[in-house]
Amino acid sequence: MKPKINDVAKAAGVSPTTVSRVLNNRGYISKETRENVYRAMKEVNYYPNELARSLYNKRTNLIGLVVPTTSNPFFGELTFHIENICTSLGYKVLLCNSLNRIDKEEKYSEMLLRNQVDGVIVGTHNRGILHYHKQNLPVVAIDHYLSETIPVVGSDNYSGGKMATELLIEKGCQYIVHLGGPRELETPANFRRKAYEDIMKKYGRLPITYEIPNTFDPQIQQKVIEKLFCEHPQLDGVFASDDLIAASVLAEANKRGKAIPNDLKVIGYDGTETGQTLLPQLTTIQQPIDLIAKTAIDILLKKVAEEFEELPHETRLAVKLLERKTT
Amino acid sequence: MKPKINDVAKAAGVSPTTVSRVLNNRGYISKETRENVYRAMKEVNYYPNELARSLYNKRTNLIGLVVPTTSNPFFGELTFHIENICTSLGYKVLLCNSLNRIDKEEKYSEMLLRNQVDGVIVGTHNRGILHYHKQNLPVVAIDHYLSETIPVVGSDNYSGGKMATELLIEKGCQYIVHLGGPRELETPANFRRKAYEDIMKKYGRLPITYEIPNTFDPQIQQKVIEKLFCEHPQLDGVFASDDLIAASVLAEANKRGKAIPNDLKVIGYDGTETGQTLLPQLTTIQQPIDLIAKTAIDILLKKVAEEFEELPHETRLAVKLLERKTT
DNA sequence: CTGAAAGCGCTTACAG
DNA sequence: CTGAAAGCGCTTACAG
Repeated sequence: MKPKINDVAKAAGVSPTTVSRVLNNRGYISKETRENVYRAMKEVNYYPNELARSLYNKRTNLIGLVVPTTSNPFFGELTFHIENICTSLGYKVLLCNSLNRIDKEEKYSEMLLRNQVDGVIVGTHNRGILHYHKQNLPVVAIDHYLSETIPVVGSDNYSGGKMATELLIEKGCQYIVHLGGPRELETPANFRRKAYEDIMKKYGRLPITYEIPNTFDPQIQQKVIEKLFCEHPQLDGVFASDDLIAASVLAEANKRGKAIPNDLKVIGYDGTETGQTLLPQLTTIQQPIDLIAKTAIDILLKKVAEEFEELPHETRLAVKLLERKTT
Repeated sequence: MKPKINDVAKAAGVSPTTVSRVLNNRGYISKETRENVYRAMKEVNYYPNELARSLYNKRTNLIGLVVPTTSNPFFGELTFHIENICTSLGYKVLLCNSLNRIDKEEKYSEMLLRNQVDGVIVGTHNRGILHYHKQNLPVVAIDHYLSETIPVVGSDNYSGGKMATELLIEKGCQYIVHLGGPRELETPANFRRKAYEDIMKKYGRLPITYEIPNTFDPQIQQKVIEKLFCEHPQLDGVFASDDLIAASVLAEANKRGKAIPNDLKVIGYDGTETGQTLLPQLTTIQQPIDLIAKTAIDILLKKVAEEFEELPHETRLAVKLLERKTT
């Protein structure tokens, strides 16, 4: 059997109460007793049972993290940063990959509730959100509007969309199309499209947006891209809403013998480490992934601590244009 | 306050025992009572506290997952598959990104123990392994030899290394170098190098291996690659031990005006979805990431269930050559 | 078919 | 400075 606090107490010749106090640095303990208890813990190889502690304390130090999938480099990196920062602050991360599927999102939110997480960071649309509200669990969203009371953290999507579109125009593109996420989802990422449309209009151009379903299915993305090239052979500029889509556009252009950047200029969004290593030629808008993670956690932990200083409902973090060879 | 089992009991006019039995489908319960209890759970918005259940049952259905970082596409995809399969089997995943750092690995293993995980899947060298042994916690390793008793799952590294090297030779490369992980780490991935060296010798060539530290630091990788090109200007074939490194080799070749594949042929390892989307030109050896995840979980859960049927100490899953344009 | 009681492994208020 | 007792929210063996 695993040693319990009682075993430590016996080995140290004290009561469980005393062991607990040593463990939690609470109340006065003579130095001698303290050292004796530590020795006993080593001796019996004791690891405190966090389940029991959490049950009593009503605090697990567990954070639920819901992303579409860590397979996507943006979310893989975001997950890394979130977990890393959480750990440095004494929190643990329960990971959920929802693939943006409603059924999975609902099951995850119930699971997180049952497991008594102290808070949740949500990077999906999460329609299971009702569960959270009912239990008023602290929640912070990344790039999604979930409700009036849930803070949103993300990159400055409007600026990013503006920079991308302006760059293509400056570079002389005459026929620029945007490949974006589904319009009906309420996410600040739609500001990338809004900026694109605003800038296009400002320059007297006709904005054309193709929607890519948020299923992370390369097949489906491929279909949309082929359609785009078929329907707009005059195409000479593409602003893609993420780097993977931009890469697929490059591949399609290559297949059709369009030279990059002469015949066609392409700019992406995200600027992940992985993207920069695997496709360093791609011009893109870089999101500050580490800062997004840090900001989301900061806000979440303030809610957990019930510090009701006015929390910003939306935080838009500065993006950076990485100008490379595809524009 | 959150509703507890007692609140449900009151709302249903039964005892907590009965509610618990409904919850766990245990013993005989009249249909009427059962429905009444369900109604009461809905009514008071009840979510069972898994902490309390786990404390009693001595089973958390929690799996610890330790990877270097989900930022790396191989581990990002592996993490996705592991979490996904775990969820489908009723398990939850506590995520740990160790960055291959000893200090972090040790803290994580203690944390996982304290949190009473049912088992651990380790994709790092994990020198905190002692902790696990002491508590004899079920562990499965991915591509790492941790101890005699810990099953290892991975791709067939030797075959992969052999296929890669043979391809470069077939394609006429005269001067082939291998970029591999650090030799001192005991990982089956070293069979990639072993295969490279064996095949080179078989063809009367001199094997040359450069070691890349496993720190996931692009700067350091860059340095090694520059050194490689400086010291071996005759270089016309590279077998890189992962796709990110292969991409950096391509970038360096490009910088030096070496044409791909004419002047230099490059093959990578991993063949992730992300890699195929961002760098579809790259020839590589594809690991069956989903199968690795599935196999590791299968074995782990058998250990958790204490089914001591002979478990294979090492499982080598078939790889696939994806021949593209860089060779 | 259902309930009262004990216990999972901790922590803390209270008493000494 | 230290201990005995009650309680965190469940589950199950036992009794009825």
